[in-house]
Amino acid sequence: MRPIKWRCSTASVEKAISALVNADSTRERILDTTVELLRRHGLGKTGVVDVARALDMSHSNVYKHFTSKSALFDAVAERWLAQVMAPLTKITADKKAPAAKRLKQWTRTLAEVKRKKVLGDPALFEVYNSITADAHDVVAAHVARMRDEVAEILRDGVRSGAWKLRSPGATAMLILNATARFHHPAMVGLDEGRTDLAELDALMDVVIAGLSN
Amino acid sequence: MRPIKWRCSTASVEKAISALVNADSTRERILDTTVELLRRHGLGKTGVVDVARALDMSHSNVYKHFTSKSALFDAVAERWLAQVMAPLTKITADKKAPAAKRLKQWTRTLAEVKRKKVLGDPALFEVYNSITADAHDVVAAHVARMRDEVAEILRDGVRSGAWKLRSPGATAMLILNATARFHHPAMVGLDEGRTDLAELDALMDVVIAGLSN
DNA sequence: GTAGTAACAAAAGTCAAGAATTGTCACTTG
DNA sequence: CAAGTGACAATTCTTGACTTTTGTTACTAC
Repeated sequence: MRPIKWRCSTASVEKAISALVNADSTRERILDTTVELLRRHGLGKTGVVDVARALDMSHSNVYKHFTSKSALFDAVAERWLAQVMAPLTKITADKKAPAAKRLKQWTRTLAEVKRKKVLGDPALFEVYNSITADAHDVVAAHVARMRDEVAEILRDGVRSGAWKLRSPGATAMLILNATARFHHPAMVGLDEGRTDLAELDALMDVVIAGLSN
Repeated sequence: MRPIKWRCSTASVEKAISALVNADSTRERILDTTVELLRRHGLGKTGVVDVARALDMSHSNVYKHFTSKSALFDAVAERWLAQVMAPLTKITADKKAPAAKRLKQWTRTLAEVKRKKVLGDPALFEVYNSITADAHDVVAAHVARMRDEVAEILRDGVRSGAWKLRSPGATAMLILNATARFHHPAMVGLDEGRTDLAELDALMDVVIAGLSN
């Protein structure tokens, strides 16, 4: 393999890097202020003009970084979802604990995190909900990610001999469906934190018992 | 026990009965017309004045039969729910089939009926949904009824020795929760009839297997 | 005393104007 | 060439006068 010849001066490289870094940082700054305004004034009263004004820039420039208002809000939701996933991914990665225990803990944590977010950050939850309603690809990606994590825990269980499963992916979807009542935004929003998560534990006990057959 | 003495003429009795019958029939007529208008013009564009006009009566008279607009719509939803329950109650009553099979059939039918109603009667579904959102007691009653029917099937299973359950009522709620994804109005509305009910069957297989432990 | 009505206040809905927002484009700047 | 701007059309969002609807009450008729 022949080494690539970089046809550029150090100066032009630095410039390009700084441009990229700047692009990224203003992108982040825009996202930050959007979240801030969203929290303060809610979804309805936050527009790209407001965001631009808060940052002392023309609204056209916001469109340089996000192709549309909904793209901007999608990015906010994506970030929000990343925060939701973080504690779950930790559980998925912790290969020491037995799969059944991790599976139960995973669904419980999902429900808890969603609940905390709904109660503690209602404005951002509203953003996420409006995106869910439009059936965006952000949601599809999120569901796929959740399914993959659950499937990985299931595969660990298969490897350790706890279960025999034909399709861990399909079973993962089955588990997400079975527990939707406790973590799906459309349902968490309805009974504002009234449902008892002990019911979720009981449900998972039955599902896990059923998986062992 | 001493026989009750009826202190009234046949004439006054007939009058009272006819009054009751009439009350009932105009009540029914009002409900019928409401459903009709709801179907034709949707939830937003149907008011008690419209209903009264369609029946050639003053709107005040509608208020003689229903205390408020929402009471009228509650009654519509109640009727709608009764239609949903009918095929389920049949399954609950059919004591010949084994409990596990009936349980699976029951949840499947619930999902199917809800789906059919959503697709075939979107206007009335909208009414039902708006009532669900306001967390009315109509919904609580409906959920209680569903729980009781599932609990009865579960008790049949316990009697026949298929399962041992501490609390059929709690387990019934568990099953309703687990299958909410497939029959809860808030979810059925989202993926307009796209979800595969085979997934519900698979889920119920796992739950039923889990119940046997 | 039940079915029904007419007249009324309060709340909610309608609609067209003017205002603001979304999104595009040609343009400047480092 | 990427970050940024001002001017612009198209589209949505207010706003406030006006209309309709909701719900009550005092009434008639059987």
